[in-house]
Amino acid sequence: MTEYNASPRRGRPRSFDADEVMQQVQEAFWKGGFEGTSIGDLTGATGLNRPSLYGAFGDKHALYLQALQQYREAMHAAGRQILEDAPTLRTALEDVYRAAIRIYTDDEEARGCFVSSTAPPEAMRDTSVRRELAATNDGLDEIFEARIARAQAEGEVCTALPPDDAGRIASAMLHSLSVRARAGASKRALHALAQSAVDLLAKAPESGSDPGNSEAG
Amino acid sequence: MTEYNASPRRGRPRSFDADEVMQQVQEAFWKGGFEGTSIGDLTGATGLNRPSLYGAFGDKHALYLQALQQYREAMHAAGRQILEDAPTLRTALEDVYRAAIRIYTDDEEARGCFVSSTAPPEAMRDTSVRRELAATNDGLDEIFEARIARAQAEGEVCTALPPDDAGRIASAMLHSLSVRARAGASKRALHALAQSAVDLLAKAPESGSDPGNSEAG
DNA sequence: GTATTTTCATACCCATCGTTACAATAATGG
DNA sequence: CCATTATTGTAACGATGGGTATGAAAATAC
Repeated sequence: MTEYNASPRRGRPRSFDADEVMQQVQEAFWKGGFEGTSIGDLTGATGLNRPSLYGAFGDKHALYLQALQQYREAMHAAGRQILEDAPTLRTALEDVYRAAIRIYTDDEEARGCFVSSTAPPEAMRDTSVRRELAATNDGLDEIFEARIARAQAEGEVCTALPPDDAGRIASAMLHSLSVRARAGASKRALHALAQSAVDLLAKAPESGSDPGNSEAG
Repeated sequence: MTEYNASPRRGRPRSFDADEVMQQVQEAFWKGGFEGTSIGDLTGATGLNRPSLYGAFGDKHALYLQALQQYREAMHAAGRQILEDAPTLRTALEDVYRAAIRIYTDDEEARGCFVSSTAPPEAMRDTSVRRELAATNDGLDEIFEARIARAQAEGEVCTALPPDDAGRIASAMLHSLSVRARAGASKRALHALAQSAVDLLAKAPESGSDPGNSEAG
């Protein structure tokens, strides 16, 4: 993914794996948010000392931005993968929401989504965070839209709602799952909400009126 | 609402209106979040000095909690009012979302919802904030549920989705509108998303199968 | 007017914040 | 083996954080 380990040939080599450290940084920010996580928290979570952190990644702000970016790329890749692999839109949405809920409630902790749980308070004063938040949302919208467009083209679901609108509603459910998970909602409640959304978004087409072409593409 | 102005009869009277100050405190936290807002920011926003703030409301944490509580009560009351006043579920949802978008993008600022934009990062380490966040969500779910149940009873909309599930989806849209507004989404985009949700949630019943009783209740 | 009670304003406390000098360490290039 | 280059650990920097002591100010109670 990112290229921290670009093998500097001269000088003392690093005693840590940069990607692994970034993962630990992300988890620390995930728990406490940007302002609520101190450099001391980060050194504690990573085992690195301050100069090593600064030398490898930059200051606290750069560290947080890279964590946001890394999470966005990983989430988008995983979401796209899950959606494409599923044979139907219904199972695709079910799989994606199941994976999301697992992450949002990992270790029985009420974590929610890293981006939508920690970026919003900073987004108003920090335009780079706001851009990251917007990129995360927009990308997710498009990923859902693509899968829904495919399902509509295949005639699996009704075409009452355009794919872009339906995609935004699909990702809207992730926003809600995240904030509810962070509020401590049970997995059962989250799954129930997700299932309701799936039933709305993966409704079969009106029989007889719109035949579709289930083999094309 | 709250009873800060309980008129102490003895001693020097306060030189400020407590409710008005709490409103300014809320706006300050709204912009910067809990950790991102300093006591200095609060004294600047309110015009009060530190001892006056502490004497009237308690420490920073108590101040934030009261702001959350005040916002929740005001939002729930306004939401209930708007929903009940509208003649149909469709217009009810349209009115509520329109009001929400106006607040979330007030003064051309990307504010989002105060609670869901600032509470999540604190909710994981602060159980009282988490409870407030959960109370805000749960209350909103119930408010939507009640209005949807009424619409179903009146035969306005189809009963495919139970009112509690539909209510949770209706409030889920507010979660998404909030995070998107905070990310800088345009009012046009927010209204489009809201309209899609309304179309899904306020769908007319299948004609002929379930007549309903439009005069009962 | 005097005592009492509460609020207001200034100034300060200590802890913690993010960030960085500085020197020791550990690798490579010749 | 020596010079070079980058990373590591310690320790400190100035700034700012939340919270409060203290005395002046402004009202009521008698």
